[in-house]
Amino acid sequence: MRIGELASATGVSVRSLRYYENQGFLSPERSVSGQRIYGPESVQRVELIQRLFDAGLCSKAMTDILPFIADPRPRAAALEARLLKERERLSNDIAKIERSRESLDQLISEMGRFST
Amino acid sequence: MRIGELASATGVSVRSLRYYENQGFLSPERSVSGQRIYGPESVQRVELIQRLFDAGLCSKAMTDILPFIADPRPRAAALEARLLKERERLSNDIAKIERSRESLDQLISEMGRFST
DNA sequence: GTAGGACCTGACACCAATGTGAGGGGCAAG
DNA sequence: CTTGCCCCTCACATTGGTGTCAGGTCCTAC
Repeated sequence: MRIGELASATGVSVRSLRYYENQGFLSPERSVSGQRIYGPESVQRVELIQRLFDAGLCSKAMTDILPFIADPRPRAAALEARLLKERERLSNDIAKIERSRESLDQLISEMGRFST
Repeated sequence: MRIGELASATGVSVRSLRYYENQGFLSPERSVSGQRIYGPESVQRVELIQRLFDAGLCSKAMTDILPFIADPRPRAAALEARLLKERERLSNDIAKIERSRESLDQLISEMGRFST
C-alpha cells in the first residue's frame, strides 16, 4: 500500500502520515525508488494514533507511550500510569479554563463600574 | 513614569508593555528622545488588561473590547454581548477537553487489548 | 566626561500539527 | 514516448504572548 492509499483508508492527510513517520510513529518500508510502502496493519496503527490525538495527547507524549503499547504485559502498569498522568494534565487544563471563566464572570458582573 | 517603573508597579514585563502598545492597548506619550512616558492612570489600565488576559481573552478580542470599556453607557449591551461570546468560547474549550478526557478514559479501560 | 543602568528598535525562538508550494522523479495506460 | 497522476524532499507559514539577543542611544550621578 502506498501513502495515498493509506491516507484515504484512514482519512488522515498524506502530509500527516509523513509527519508521523518523522516522529517515529510509523516506519514504512521503502520501494527501490524511495516510495513508502505500508503493510495492512498500518491502518490500525494510524487509527490508534488518531485515537491518541483525540485523547488530547501531543506527539511527545505519544513518543513515550507508543513503544509500550503492544509490548508484553509487564509494561502495562507503567503504561497506565503514563496515561493517567495525561489524564491529570487534561483535568488541570480544564480547571484552568474554568478559573478563567470565573474571572470573566466577575468582570461581567462588574460592568458599568469601569472608568479607565 | 517610564516603562521600567510601570513594569515594576504592575508586575508586567517591559517586553509585554511594549507589546501592549503595539496592539493598541496603551498609547504612552514619548519624550523628546523617544522614551515612553506613562501617566499614573496607566497602572489601572495595565491591571485591567491583565484581568482580561486572566479571563482567557486573546489580544484580538481585547482589541474589540477595550474601546467599549470606559465609553458612555449606551455601549454596555454590546460589551456584555461580546464578553458573553468569549464566555461561550471558554465553555466550548472546556467541553472539548472533557471529550478528550473521555476518549482517554476509554483508551485506558481498553488497555490490554492492544495488539498493534 | 565617564561609568553604568535604563531605554530604544528589530528580530529570532518557542510549541505543535498541518497546509502548502516548489522543483523534480516514478509509473501505468494510451 | 507522452500524458497525467502519484510520489519524493525541503522548507516556510500558521497562532500568540513573552523571552532574549544585538547593537545603539539616553540619562543620572559622580
